[in-house]
Amino acid sequence: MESKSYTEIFKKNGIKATKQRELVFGLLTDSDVPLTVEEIYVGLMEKEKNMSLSTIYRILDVFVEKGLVQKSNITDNKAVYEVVGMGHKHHIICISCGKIIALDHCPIKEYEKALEKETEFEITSHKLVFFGYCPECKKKNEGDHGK
Amino acid sequence: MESKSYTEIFKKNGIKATKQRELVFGLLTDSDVPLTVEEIYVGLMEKEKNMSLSTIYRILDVFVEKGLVQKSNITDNKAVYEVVGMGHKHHIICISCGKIIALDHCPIKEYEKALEKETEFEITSHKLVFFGYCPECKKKNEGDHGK
DNA sequence: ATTGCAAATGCAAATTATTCGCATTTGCAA
DNA sequence: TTGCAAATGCGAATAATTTGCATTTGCAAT
Repeated sequence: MESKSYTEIFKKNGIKATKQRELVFGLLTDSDVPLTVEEIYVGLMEKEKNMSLSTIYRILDVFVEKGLVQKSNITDNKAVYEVVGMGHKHHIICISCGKIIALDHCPIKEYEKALEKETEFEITSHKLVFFGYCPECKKKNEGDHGK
Repeated sequence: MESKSYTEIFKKNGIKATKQRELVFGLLTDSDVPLTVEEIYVGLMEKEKNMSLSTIYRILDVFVEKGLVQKSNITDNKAVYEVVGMGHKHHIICISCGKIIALDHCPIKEYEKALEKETEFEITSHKLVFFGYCPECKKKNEGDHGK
């Protein structure tokens, strides 16, 4: 694993296949959790690259625009990014340790239809995030989170 | 309308009843859409007040902590705030004009239960946002948003 | 292969939302 | 009425993201 090329994907989407884009897309593809820009930045530094932060932002913007990557503003401050394999993702985030897990199942496709009728909006997408305590933090908290 | 007091609410929640809090809470209560900090700021300026932005941020933090107000980071940049009447709210936002509408119905209470079993998280809350074109913008776009 | 140019990158400075430090004011309990 | 903790105002500080511009680079056409 590691060294495959995404050149065709880029070509297909009408964008140039640059080294930086290969690296960013590769990192996102290999990750099993959504990544922040900062995580991508340090992740690629370790792989001995000196890539500009703004370049990462711009690359991600392009990926999102092309529908290759999903951007989610889950927490108040930083956005996280992940590849759109097949279909969008929802998330569950631990409010104690910050861990973010992606969920594949989407329980509201049907509701979306009903909502379109009700509101007369043309709905193009949605985001759903759950907050709570992950199994590990749940144990730690045991017996003290009443109020 | 306009000039009722929320002093009891504040007392009940163990926070002082200040003029600034009355104003912010009043504005949120009277609004039928979620407001940004900036909107609150200018909204209260017009009512001839010189309130500090940081005061508004702090007041809202307290309201959120006390469960009086719901904060939602819907768009990439600014957060919006709204009073928690009875139960939380979801949103639908127009990606053309930026209009945000609050939805009362929550279609995922049941799913949340299932998800708790599946993930072993203890889920405490969730956020759901829909994106699309509002009726007005839908008309304007008529016939041109295919690709 | 070589070349030319638009697209992409790097860097630093700018922007924007939000937070923080600290001196001053103010609600409210005694 | 008084005292003091809580709240406010102001400006400065942060932190994430964006932008301007000069330089580099992918790639299509030669």
